[in-house]
Amino acid sequence: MLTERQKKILWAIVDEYIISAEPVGSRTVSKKKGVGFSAATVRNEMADLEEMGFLEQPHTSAGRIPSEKGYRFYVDHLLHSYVPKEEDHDVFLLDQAEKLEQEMQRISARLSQLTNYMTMIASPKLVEGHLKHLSIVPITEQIAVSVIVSDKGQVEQHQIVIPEMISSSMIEELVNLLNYRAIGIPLSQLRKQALRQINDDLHHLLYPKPLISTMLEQLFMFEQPEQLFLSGTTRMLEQPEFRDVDKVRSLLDLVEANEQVLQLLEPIEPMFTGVQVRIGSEIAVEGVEGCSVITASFELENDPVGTIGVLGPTRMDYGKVISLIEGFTKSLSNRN
Amino acid sequence: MLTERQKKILWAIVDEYIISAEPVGSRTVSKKKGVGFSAATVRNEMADLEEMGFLEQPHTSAGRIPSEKGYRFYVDHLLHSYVPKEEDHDVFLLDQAEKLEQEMQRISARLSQLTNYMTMIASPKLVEGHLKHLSIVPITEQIAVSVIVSDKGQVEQHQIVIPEMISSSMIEELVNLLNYRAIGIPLSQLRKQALRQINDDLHHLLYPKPLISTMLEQLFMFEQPEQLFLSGTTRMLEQPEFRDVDKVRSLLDLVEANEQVLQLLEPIEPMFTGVQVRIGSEIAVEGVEGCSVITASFELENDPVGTIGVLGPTRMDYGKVISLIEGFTKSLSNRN
DNA sequence: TTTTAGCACTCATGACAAACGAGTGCTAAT
DNA sequence: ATTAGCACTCGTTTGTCATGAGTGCTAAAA
Repeated sequence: MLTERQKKILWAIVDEYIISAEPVGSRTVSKKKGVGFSAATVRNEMADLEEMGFLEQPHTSAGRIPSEKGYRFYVDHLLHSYVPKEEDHDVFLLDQAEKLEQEMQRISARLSQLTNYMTMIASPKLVEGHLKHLSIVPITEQIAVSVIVSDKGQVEQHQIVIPEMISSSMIEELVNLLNYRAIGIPLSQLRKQALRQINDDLHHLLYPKPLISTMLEQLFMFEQPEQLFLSGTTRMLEQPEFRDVDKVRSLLDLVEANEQVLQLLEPIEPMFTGVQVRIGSEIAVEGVEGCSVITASFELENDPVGTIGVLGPTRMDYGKVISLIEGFTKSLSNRN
Repeated sequence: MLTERQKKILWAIVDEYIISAEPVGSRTVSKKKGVGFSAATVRNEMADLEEMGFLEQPHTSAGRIPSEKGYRFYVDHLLHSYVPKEEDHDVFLLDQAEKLEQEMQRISARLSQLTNYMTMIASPKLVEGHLKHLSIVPITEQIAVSVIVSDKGQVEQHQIVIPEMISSSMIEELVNLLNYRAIGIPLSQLRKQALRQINDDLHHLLYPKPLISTMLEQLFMFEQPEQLFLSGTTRMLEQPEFRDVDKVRSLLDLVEANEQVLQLLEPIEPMFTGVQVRIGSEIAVEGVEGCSVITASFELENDPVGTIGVLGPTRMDYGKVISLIEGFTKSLSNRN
């Protein structure tokens, strides 16, 4: 394990590098507040730390930069000394009146603005609610719009094709039946259950069953899995590690592919809702070399429903981001 | 006006520059297929063309590049010789079953993939439709969800607060009344007209008018103006003019601000639905210096409802993009 | 034995000069 | 009116050199 002095030096290097983004030399460390040793001593220790894999040297006559292992150690063992400043508590204040969607949009923007990194929020899957109301509105002869409202107030809409043999009065009857029979069924099971129930009820109706079935199939296809809010993509460009257009490109490619962003937010340990930090190659997604993600899940009415994530260069301000994410998730979870 | 030879030379220069992205010299033009003159002749003409403002010279010992005026002339007078190849007609094929949204998403992706530029599609403003159907679904005591369907099949949803004195049966009655009275009214005028009509009808009902009014206000606040589909932002980075991170940044800033993108799609002549080309400073939006936009509107059931746009460097392949956009808008407009 | 001062050495970076070459404008010949 | 020829311009590339931040090692100091 590391000696107390090595810890202090490692901390100093990471801390300095996070600020300056340039290799730190022994001289700089020696002069840093809290470090009392001379440059020469620091040099010796740095050589050792490099041998142990905590530091790297871009070239012989340059200072040292933290390796991934170094960052990991910093986050795990040296960060607690960073007292999360609770002072600006009003930053986390929410406007309860706003829709959840807008809320998340705002938080995402705020967070990226405060950190200067990229922010992602994945919202609840609708499929978790229960059926509250259903309408079908015919638009043309063949096309209608279905609207499904869940008990959480979320609205799902589909465009559906009306089979030729089905008249609008039939549809009306079907809707009435569903609104009578299927209320309260979890959306995720709607497809199966509604089909069964309708099948039973239709015995005394004369409509062609297979046509009704295909309509129901269309009605209850919930494919839209998760909503995503992104902010601050361009802020990343201010980070010196993205001075290179090619790196920018791979990052933006990521942003355009929603699945990959969702993958970033997928927690390592599914049931653990606290703050999780993934550094560099610990991220199992391509195109984010040299980056770190910090994520945390929030809950609504005691169900874990979404995840907040911040993506930045490995040289990111872990302390600040962690305390901010903590604040926002708590604030969201406590929302009435 | 330009002589036939000057036109040919101007055409050659623009055409070549579009491919190579590098200043074109007299030698290159002279060797180009279709040009029979010697380099020296070309040089003379190029000097003239520069004097007239169609060409520019980065520095004395470099070739020429087209000025904005040059591009404008190219687009207006030299492009028709580019026979739009109708061959790959199946590119424009649509999957009629898909939702309009998905359709546009796909077209946008396709278009940017074919051109390697950025593609934008603005979907119809809902406010342009007419009321087809309205429901209000109570979620809790105080909160309800309103769903408005337009005659174009678009769905608008709001969360609204129920005033204390209003019971659910009152709401039901109100909805019935509206569905009876207000069908067919343009959404944009709904707020005024519905309020007036309801006022009349309410004479024989006993509900507290101001409360009803505030509810209606909430119902008919259409703030979400236009939906946007973007693709190929990252493809722009492959263009040599975006090798510079700062240019990328200003472009991405634009992308994050939706209003500005919408402004890009706003046609110059509102009623003209054909293909429109804006070159360089003709674009009245900041942050797109050195870019051109090509736009065209498509209609649905003879109402102009949306716009397709392609944003690229001024040095973009106008011919290709124009014929592609033409194809896609036609294809969309013919969608049953 | 541990820490520190001193010093020679490394190597990326920036400045400057020379060589290069793509392209031009002009003139004279066709 | 067109074109071949040639001197000239100027951005780019290449090479060399000086600079300085930072290191590793050794020997002195604590």
